Amino acid sequence: MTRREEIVDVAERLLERAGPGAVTMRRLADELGIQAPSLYKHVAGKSEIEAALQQRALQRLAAALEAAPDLPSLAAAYRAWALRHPRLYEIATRLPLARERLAPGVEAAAAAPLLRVTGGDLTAARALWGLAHGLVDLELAGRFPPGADLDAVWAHAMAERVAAEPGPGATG
Amino acid sequence: MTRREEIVDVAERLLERAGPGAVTMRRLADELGIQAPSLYKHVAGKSEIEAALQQRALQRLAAALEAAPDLPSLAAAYRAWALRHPRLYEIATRLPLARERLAPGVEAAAAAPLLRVTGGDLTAARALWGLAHGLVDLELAGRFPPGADLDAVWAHAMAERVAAEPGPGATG
DNA sequence: CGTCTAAGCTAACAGCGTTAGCCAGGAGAG
DNA sequence: CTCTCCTGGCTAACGCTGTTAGCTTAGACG
Repeated sequence: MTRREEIVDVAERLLERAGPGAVTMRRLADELGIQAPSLYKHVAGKSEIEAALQQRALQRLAAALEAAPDLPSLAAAYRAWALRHPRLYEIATRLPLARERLAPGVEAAAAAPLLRVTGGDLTAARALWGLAHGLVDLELAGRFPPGADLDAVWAHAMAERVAAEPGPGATG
Repeated sequence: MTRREEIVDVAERLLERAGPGAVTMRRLADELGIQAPSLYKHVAGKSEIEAALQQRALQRLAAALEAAPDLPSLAAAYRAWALRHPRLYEIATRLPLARERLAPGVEAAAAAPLLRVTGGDLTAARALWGLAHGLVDLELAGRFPPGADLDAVWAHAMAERVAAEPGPGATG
């Protein structure tokens, strides 16, 4: 394991344990037993660490969605992963996608599960992503009134999509 | 106009012109011709300014949606406003909602247009909000691949909703 | 044995939000 | 008129942030 990977590991642990505000260069260095400026021997700057975290988060999310066989279970898996890893989810979606720093294939791999359940329809997959992301993002930001029945909201939203979807074994 | 309102005005202008990174206490004070610590005579801290901006953004967004007669035009108005005021939109939705600082009725007023086009169905309104917010948020964050046909995505998403909606004059 | 590089170090800079404490000017009371 | 008190400025400073410059040490390699 390179020192760079080690840094990103520590950053990820720090992010999940103590929130984005805790991921500072000095704190990171502390955890590694070195001084903050020494980090720059391995990393160009903080934004590079963030980009690495973003890539990692995308891969984790994609992995969590891989097994979902159909739309409802995909939706459930998406929401469950985001709620279990809110900081990683935020960094995965809130940061502008640093495509030039992203390993090739990562973006496509993250999109694959969504594309699968829409039968390869790119437009439908994007609409589905928007829906899932929006619901999760608002929930994480505490924007729905306390007590709002979000299970019902997800069920409602997905039922509409299933109803509109032609699907391989179309009803009727 | 109180000095406090003046501060929030400057903050809003600064936010829209130069982005969230430019809204600093010192820069704010500069624009007003005073020193940064003097701001604290009128405002408890930066977070109070942000909360005021958030409230303002919610009101602006609500106003922009007010005139929309039906779901498609509401969707169009939502997206158009967000794209025209990306910083305000971000501060309106990304920040955890500071309900205790929000003037009463603001949250309800912002929700009203959505509720209207879902015929008062709270669950449907929330699902719709999630959809619209998700699409806008991903677009603003540059998450869709360059060249993606987002008009088509919106059309697709809204068509599904209209199809599923019972509506007053349901299609025979 | 000498040299070069990798990876650490300290000191420092500019900027951030924020606090403490001081001071001028104006309003209101006696 | 004068005294007092409050408002709204000010400067200096603290601790934090990311980052740079420049020095040093340890190890690898010819």
